Amino acid sequence: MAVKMKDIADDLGISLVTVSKALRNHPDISLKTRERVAARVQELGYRPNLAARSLVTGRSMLVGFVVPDLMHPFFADVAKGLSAVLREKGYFVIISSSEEDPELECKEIEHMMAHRLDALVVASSQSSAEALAPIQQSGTPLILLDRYFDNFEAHFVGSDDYNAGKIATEHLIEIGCKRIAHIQGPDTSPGSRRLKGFLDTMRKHGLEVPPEYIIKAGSGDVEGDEHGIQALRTLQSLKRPPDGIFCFNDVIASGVILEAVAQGIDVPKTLAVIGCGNLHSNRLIRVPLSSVDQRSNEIGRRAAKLILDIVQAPEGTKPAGTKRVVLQGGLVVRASTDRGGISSRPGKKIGKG
Amino acid sequence: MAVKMKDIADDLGISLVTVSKALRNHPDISLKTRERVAARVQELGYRPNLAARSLVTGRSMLVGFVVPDLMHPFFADVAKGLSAVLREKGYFVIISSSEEDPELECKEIEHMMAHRLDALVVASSQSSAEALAPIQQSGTPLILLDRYFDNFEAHFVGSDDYNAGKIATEHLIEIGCKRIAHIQGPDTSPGSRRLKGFLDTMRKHGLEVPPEYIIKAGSGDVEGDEHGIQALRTLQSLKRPPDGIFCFNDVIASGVILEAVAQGIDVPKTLAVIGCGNLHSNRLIRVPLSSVDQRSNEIGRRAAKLILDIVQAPEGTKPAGTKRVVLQGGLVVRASTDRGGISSRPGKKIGKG
DNA sequence: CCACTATACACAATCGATTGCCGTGGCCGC
DNA sequence: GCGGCCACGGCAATCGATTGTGTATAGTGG
Repeated sequence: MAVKMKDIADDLGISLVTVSKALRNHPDISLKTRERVAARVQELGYRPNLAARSLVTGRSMLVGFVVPDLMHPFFADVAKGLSAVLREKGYFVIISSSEEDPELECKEIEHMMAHRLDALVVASSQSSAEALAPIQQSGTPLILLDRYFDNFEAHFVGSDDYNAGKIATEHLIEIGCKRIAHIQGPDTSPGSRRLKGFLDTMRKHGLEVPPEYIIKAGSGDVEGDEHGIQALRTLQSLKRPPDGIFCFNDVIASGVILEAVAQGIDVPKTLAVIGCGNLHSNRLIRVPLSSVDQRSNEIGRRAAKLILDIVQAPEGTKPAGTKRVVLQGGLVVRASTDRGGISSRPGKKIGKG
Repeated sequence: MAVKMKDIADDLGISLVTVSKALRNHPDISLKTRERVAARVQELGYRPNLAARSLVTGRSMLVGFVVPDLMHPFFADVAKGLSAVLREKGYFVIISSSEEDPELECKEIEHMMAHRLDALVVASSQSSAEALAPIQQSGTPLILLDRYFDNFEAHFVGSDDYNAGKIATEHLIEIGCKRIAHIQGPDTSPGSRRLKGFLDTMRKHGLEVPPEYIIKAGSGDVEGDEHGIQALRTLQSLKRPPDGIFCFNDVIASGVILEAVAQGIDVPKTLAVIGCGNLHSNRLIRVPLSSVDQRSNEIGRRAAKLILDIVQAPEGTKPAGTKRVVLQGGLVVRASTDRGGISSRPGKKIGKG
């Protein structure tokens, strides 16, 4: 059906091999021949067959990317950054949205591997790295993104979540919050790191965190902002509701703000809210949302560069250990924490990032 | 390096062919043998090599999806729906975000085709179908999504944009708007269809649309909401600013609302705003945004089903003409057009959808 | 003018599967 | 007891490229 090398070769009265080499600028082939080949390729509309090439080269030019939810702006932006860098080198990214379902994720990864990926990037919904270990042993470069596992050596690209928790918490304290609550995200490394950053910072400032101030957001199939709404209702039903909330991410924080406005709570005066991720939509919502930037696009780009470093490394240079790329985000203050104090330059980024 | 069929075969003392057939449940192979094979496959961690399989079967199990912007929730959601349905049948989707750049889009499509896609889904940024024609002729099923071209026969899945424009406009008229403006999106079929739906409806109701009420949103590299902000500034600088705006999409509308609030304009009393797409974030923004639903996820799923119909069709049944799947969305009223009238049940969907 | 070396191209094996066709053994009926 | 059918499995060709090793032609020096 489709035009293949043999067709070009026959048409030109030369060997298939010559065509192959001509197309890849092999020095064996003279300029004149190369030009003749190129011309015919244009005319006949020849397209290389990557499946055939993969078979012999062992490289598929495909990178897998497993995300918990492609609709989440963070992961969509990571995907964009990842693709943008990789495509310049001829790679494509195949994406799978696991919907935070560990089982589905496993199946998808298994299936992806059949395409002989040149690398696999995973923002995993697993609770352990058990399912990932076989991948790594198979020789396919594995890159954990955003979420990592203890006791599992692997490349990692993500943000400094502990520090993000610290930055957010210190900001809330600085603007005068005393009773600060935290709404947790999914049970993954960013979740526990941000929580730890929060708790350590509170302790350091001598502030108490009663257990009921730590809300485990339900992890069903409702949208993230719904979690925020529910969480705020729970918090407001307490004898002493918090005067500040650090939310795991901006989607949850958006829900909190929505519900706060609905309840007639003054944000930020009565209740200050900060999230994490610095989504573009933060400035559009009911009360523009302060956040810690997460540099999503850059995370994707860094992951791509890491992959390129690995696959382009000379043959013997492989066992160089694993690499960790940890990006620092900066504080972005908007109305949701703007009480008119010193550190409140609305919409202005503070710190590196 | 990796385990292959030959390894399993040698290990079991049977032929490679037997292994191949056993794995695909070929009737030639006895249950006992099949089980022995399955067991070894597990033990040795065998994974089929799809590149090799593609070479002989001619099917890559890969579907390409070209979007203008993966960060736009509409396309991200379409991608999710598309992937979800296709993955059940063993297909993967490779996504390319063209950033509304026709040239980049062409390059990406060309490159994608090298993977011998089983189908290509395109939400094109091209102004004509010129670049797409060769694809179609190559025999790869081509599906236009969301955006189509005149004088170009191809499968299409998308929403009824003319009707969306009509629904939105009629709603604005119904709540009492007299001077209605429209902010255009990119210069593609949905843009012109929604505009036409708007203009026809205005005419039908005897309402005038001065040319300065049709704003061509710039299509640079700024975010969509920025267009909305700029557009509203332009409109407000007119002698007679509009009392209602129908925006091409919700992202632009979000910008309009942001700017309106900043200018102290009362939405919806002084200015009613409606968008298109019914993004999840619509209820979170400054003034919750009315919209015409676009059923993004369903569009993706329908595209997937169409692909499956095509690729699973019996050999001879191919030339069945092109198919058009046009989904109807419904009106969703929120605060941005809620003037307390009859048709204003906040957040409630009206009509089919 | 011959041997020698680049230059330019071709042969054949290979990558890891699939597929149509053929071969073997056992069991049946007549 | 023999032909024949069925169930099970193997042979060999094939898919469309890449790659190391040959081999003819052309150009060069002594």
